[in-house]
Amino acid sequence: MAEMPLEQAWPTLFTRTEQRLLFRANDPATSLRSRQGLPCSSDAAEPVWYVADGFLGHYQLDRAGRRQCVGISVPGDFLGLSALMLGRSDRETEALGPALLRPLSAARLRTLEGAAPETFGKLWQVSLIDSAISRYWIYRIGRLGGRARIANFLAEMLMRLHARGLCGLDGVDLPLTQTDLAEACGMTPVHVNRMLGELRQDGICTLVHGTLRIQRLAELVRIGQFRWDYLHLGRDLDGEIRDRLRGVTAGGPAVLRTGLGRGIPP
Amino acid sequence: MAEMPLEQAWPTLFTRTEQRLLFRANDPATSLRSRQGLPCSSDAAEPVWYVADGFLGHYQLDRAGRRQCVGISVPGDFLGLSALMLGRSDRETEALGPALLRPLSAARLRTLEGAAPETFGKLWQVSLIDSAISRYWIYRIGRLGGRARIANFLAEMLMRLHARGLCGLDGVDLPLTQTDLAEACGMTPVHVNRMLGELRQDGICTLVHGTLRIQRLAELVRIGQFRWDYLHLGRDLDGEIRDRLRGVTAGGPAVLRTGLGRGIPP
DNA sequence: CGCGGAGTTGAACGCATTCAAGTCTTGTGG
DNA sequence: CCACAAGACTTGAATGCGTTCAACTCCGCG
Repeated sequence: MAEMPLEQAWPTLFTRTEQRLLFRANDPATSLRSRQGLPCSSDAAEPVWYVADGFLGHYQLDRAGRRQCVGISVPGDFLGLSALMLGRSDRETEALGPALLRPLSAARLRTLEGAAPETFGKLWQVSLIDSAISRYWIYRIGRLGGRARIANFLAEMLMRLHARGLCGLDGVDLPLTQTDLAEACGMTPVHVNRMLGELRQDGICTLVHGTLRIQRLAELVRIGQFRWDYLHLGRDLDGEIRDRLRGVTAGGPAVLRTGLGRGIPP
Repeated sequence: MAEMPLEQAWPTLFTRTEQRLLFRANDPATSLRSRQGLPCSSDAAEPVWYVADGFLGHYQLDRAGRRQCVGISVPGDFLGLSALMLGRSDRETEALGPALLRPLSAARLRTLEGAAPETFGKLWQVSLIDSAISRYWIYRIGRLGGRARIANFLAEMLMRLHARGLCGLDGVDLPLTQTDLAEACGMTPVHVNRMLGELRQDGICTLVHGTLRIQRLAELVRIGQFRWDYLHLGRDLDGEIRDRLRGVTAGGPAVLRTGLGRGIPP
């Protein structure tokens, strides 16, 4: 199982010194099997987890047992920062496939607050990017129709993984089932299937056997009305993507409208 | 225009000393007219804003000019923390009615990082609660049908404002138009109108002239499948609400299901 | 061999959107 | 004071997108 080093995940954010501050060499990594939840820590303080490999989904359940995925962690992400600072973990988490997590002791992190405040602040930055992603999910689910929603979601996954050096812009290993997509996009698995079929027939992208292959990235971004600025990728990656998509940047809207109009994006 | 003091908004979080750390006495408050956006600061660093009074909406636009509200700030909230830490403001903001904002100088806050790290950490906590609210919005929009979505949203507003001491649990001044509700819930204004009509006819609540009046709070919470734990209200408020709703706490689901089933909540 | 999960497709239903035409209130200017 | 415009709210009818139900294939695995 390949492991994502901190300096690859956050090339411009954390220093090597900080890596040593955050991780304790002898803390054992935790392996999760597919569909396994986070291990409950026996002691009071749950650790923060660094996703060394694999994907994890964060869920919120309704009374009928349907669940909504409210976030997906990819290699290089941190999770549990909310539990660290607020003292209560507020979401169900489950591995979407085999995953490898490295614990960051909560007690140790707390000492950083006074001892290395700038490192502490960087973790805040990380959680703020998560927050920006959450708000973008609201936009995706609230405003976009089925096809655009899937396209937008796939574009986000592609770029987040690209930013971690896990793929180029032509495709990526994306070990999510269509049901996972459905739970993340607020749709039924059946409809996800149909939308993926349309994207495939339009020659835009294919998602088979956990492999996403992009044929026409510009089209994917266009019909998904995708903007990647919320991901805070940094100048280099922003430039690379913009070069790849010259002229496709979804320009600002002309005039505000009131309707929902999910059926527009031809 | 009434003003929300910091110690009323966050009774257990910030101390009086910290209030003096955060605010500078001679920083002038900024008044916003209804539908006015945030003032662009002339100098490089945008301040963080404390909402002393009024409501503000945060928006994300699509290419067609429709917009999705991705968050609402109420009196006592902070906004712009993301811009402070990430160096870029990532969302459009607009006052939903007359509003009063107090600036917190970015430069001044930055000095707190090293000088008063625990205060800095409390601002992180504040932003993490915002983040939890964002994730809950994903759930609301992704899983709930029209009536439940409106009920759930109104319940959130009621409890957030109740937590700030702005109302009891029987109603509240909620100066939002039906179009505001629509943009926040990912629905059309027309459908919001119909759902509000249903809630009114069922004797659950009414929203007229910017005044929300709750007749049957338990029903509102039940059909909205609302859980308030994500708001991190604290023990006292949690207890008060639980007393008010004895037995209605939406118990955990029995078994997971795959469909979307937005039409269930009888 | 049979089972279960993932993916696929068809058909019917229904919730939410869209379009349209109203009412009511508010603010503005003649 | 009234006329008028603009915005918020309301209601009806038609359309359609997405759900639901169902059946089936494919594949990995015990």
